Amino acid sequence: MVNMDCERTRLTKQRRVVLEELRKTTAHPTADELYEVVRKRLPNISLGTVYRNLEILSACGEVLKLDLGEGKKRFDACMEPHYHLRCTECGRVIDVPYLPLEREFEEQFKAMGSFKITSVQIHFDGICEGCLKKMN
Amino acid sequence: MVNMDCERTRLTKQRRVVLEELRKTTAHPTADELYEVVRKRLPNISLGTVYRNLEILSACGEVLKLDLGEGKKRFDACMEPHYHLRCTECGRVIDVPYLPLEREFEEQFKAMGSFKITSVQIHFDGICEGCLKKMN
DNA sequence: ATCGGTGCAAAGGTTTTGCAGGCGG
DNA sequence: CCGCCTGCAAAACCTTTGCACCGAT
Repeated sequence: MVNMDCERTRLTKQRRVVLEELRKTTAHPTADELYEVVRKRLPNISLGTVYRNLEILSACGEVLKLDLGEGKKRFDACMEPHYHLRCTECGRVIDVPYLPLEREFEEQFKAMGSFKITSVQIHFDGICEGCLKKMN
Repeated sequence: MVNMDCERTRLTKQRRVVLEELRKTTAHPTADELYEVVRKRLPNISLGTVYRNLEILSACGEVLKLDLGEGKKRFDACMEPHYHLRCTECGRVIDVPYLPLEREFEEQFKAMGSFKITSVQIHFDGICEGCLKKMN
């Protein structure tokens, strides 16, 4: 792990493989999808362990837990600022470049004073490059 | 109903009361919370019917289905443009004034051309006015 | 050796769905 | 009357958790 914020966490084989496999992909897998991948290397790992490790890794700031309104969470090991677009045609979640517009929200709302914003959640629905091509 | 996009939908007693009760509140209730309210007027209504009607009403554009990453959906009958802030202290979801910044996302991303954004999902985590006061 | 982590399976919470009967338009 | 809608209950889904054993530090 890079970030040692979580001091009492052990780097078990399971946790290491979960993190390694998540870092290999840009597909933003769900816990279950990642479980299927990790199982190829650790056939005896349980889904519960994958959930527990993803929870710990996201609490440590090693990975991102994404909720795009699908009724299940996705995970992302890319910690660089970026957005997510869920393609309404194929269901894929793709990365979208960061534009520092969130700051504007925080600035403008700060002036209003009646509440305090600690984080801005932004994502997009749309159509990815591949599906745009198929539609001509 | 105002919007008659959904032509084959009937205005049953259950659907009407679900919509009326949702319009009476600004608390952004979950399906279950709304069920408890509606049940005072229609004691025999089932939770399944509340879910089915909320689904239909949101498909018709009569209400908004919100997913704020809590693991359950909330519903809102206010169709004016506005944002939502989830208070991390008390859990309440409050309305926040609309700032037309979403347009900027759409404009800037449109120039990139490799994907098409159809909708921008934005919400905030923070602290509401009431909780700010309690904290001094 | 300690005590966090694991596998397993059951339970939890939210939402959907199959079915037979009911009722709105 | 037609066929969408309802109540009921079971099922589907995703996620969490209790427990006894294991293993990383």
